[in-house]
Amino acid sequence: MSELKERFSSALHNTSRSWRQALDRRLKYLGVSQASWMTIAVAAKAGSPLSQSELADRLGVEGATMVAMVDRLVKVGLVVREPSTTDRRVKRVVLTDAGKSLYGKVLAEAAAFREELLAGVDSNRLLIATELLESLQGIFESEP
Amino acid sequence: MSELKERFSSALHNTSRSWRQALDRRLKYLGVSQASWMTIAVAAKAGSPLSQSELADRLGVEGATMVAMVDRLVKVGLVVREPSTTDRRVKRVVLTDAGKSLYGKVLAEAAAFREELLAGVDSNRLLIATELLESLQGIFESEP
DNA sequence: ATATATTAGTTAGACTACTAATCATTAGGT
DNA sequence: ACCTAATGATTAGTAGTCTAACTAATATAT
Repeated sequence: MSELKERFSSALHNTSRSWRQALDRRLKYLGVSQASWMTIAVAAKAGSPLSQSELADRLGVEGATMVAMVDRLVKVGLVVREPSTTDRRVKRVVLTDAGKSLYGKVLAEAAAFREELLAGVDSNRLLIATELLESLQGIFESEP
Repeated sequence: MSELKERFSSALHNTSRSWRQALDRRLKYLGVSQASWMTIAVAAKAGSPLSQSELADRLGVEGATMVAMVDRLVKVGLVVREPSTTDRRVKRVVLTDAGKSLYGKVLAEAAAFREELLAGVDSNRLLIATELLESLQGIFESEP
């Protein structure tokens, strides 16, 4: 029983790591890493431009991390910082055309990779595993 | 069906990340990060002292990463570099007494955390999830 | 109204990871 | 034996993450 828990833990971490690395390699031709395109994706999905704090929250990283990330994205021309008109502390992160175009490509690649990888998996088992993982997520979120 | 795959992917990555972060917080009192104690653990588990390359392989990181890691571990007195007698290129990484003592504590904490976290999970479902993850791992390993 | 607390963004320093290039040594092919 | 391949360790440069300390601006409590 304990050793099943250990197997699960080990498989969870290894699979997650390998998945990220494999997708990263697949997206390499776009010239952006997972962290970069995840940020772009969150910014793109939001209805109106998000502040850096909102971006950081949704990505689960610290504010300081987001500062550096936005710095890099601005430097390569994927987003711009736009001062908020209602709160002078706030800078809203807006995608450029290049950023929007990149987002489209990333979405398609990530989805294709996911479909491919999970193609052979039984739906019932996938549902059970998903629910199990989501319940663990719930535990982490309730006790931060 | 596609959205289940997306749910699974998202739950997988979030759970893995939260788990690592939570364990990291729990091990903070030991003064070492996850990457450090993982290295110590792998070195400790091996029968005889491993070279830096072997350590890097088993941890899934590059050789250069291991150089920096061993540098830090040496600096804090958890391991020492010991030249191999049979191959002058090789340096074997040997745990100090402090390193061995740390390993014991880490093992206990990680196991306790795992048990606690998975205590409420149904064994059958856990087995299904584990096998699913292990099969995905197999795919990654077969296509590097 | 003013003092205090909170929030948004930033900077600085540390840790962990990567790739690419280099040096020394060993292993293999001829 | 000797030239070439491969291997182990290293350095340099970059990316992404954290915490801690800071500034500027806004919100709140008295």
